Amino acid sequence: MREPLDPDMFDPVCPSDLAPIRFGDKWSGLIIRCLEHGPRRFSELRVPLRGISAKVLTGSLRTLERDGLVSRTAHPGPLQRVEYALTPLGRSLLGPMATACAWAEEHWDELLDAREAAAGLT
Amino acid sequence: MREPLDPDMFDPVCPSDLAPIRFGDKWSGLIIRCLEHGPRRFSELRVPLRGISAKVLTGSLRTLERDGLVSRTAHPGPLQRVEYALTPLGRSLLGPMATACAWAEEHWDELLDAREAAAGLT
DNA sequence: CGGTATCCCTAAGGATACTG
DNA sequence: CAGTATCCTTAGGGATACCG
Repeated sequence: MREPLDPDMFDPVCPSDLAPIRFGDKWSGLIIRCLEHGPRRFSELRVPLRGISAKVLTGSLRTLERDGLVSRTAHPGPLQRVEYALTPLGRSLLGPMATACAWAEEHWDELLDAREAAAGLT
Repeated sequence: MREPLDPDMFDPVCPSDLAPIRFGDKWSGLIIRCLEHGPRRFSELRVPLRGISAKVLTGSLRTLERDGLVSRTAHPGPLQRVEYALTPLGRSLLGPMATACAWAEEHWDELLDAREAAAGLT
């Protein structure tokens, strides 16, 4: 629940990033998967999401909040601490996402082969 | 198999268009669903996909072809006739897509409520 | 009919710097 | 730490016109 996120969990490509399946914008699906095992802090999320800028992460989180998929909790105190967590609605998305990821993993090779073949025709 | 596509099949919003679930780009998911019950011609596809321009439809179809999800068949003859159909790989996507659509339909109201509540806070 | 070609516009994403 | 503010680039999508 509180063990750190694996920095390589999305390295370098992962099924949830593979076309033709995308959940929301470029990062939303990945963020949701990061929150699968419990709440995470803002800077914790930036670790596995290498390359995401603070601005974009903020934007994605705001959208997820607006859609009721993620909740934001600011813990008061001298050290600022904000935690993001899945709402029940957000958690309900995990099933369909797992289905989509399973498809991508299963057909990974076919997708890549098709692209390679298409590229070969130049 | 050959009955015409319902012009209103995606009117005005449909689960497969509802955030946070998207399959590929803006149109790919809808195109795949249009091909679910058999091959369709270029201009047939434009009917339910109101608003799509020829250029964008061409682009989307080319991408789907490149990824091995859709096949293109040009029938020779004086009257040009091109048909698009799902490949086995494309058909295998229908399952995950149905799962995603079912989620969207089921949680439609929650999504809208969340957005409305968020908008209400101004 | 089934596309190309061309031009345009906007939104998403990113880099960098700064702040309570 | 958790963001904002600012600026910039690009890709997606769209409108219109034309072609074999």
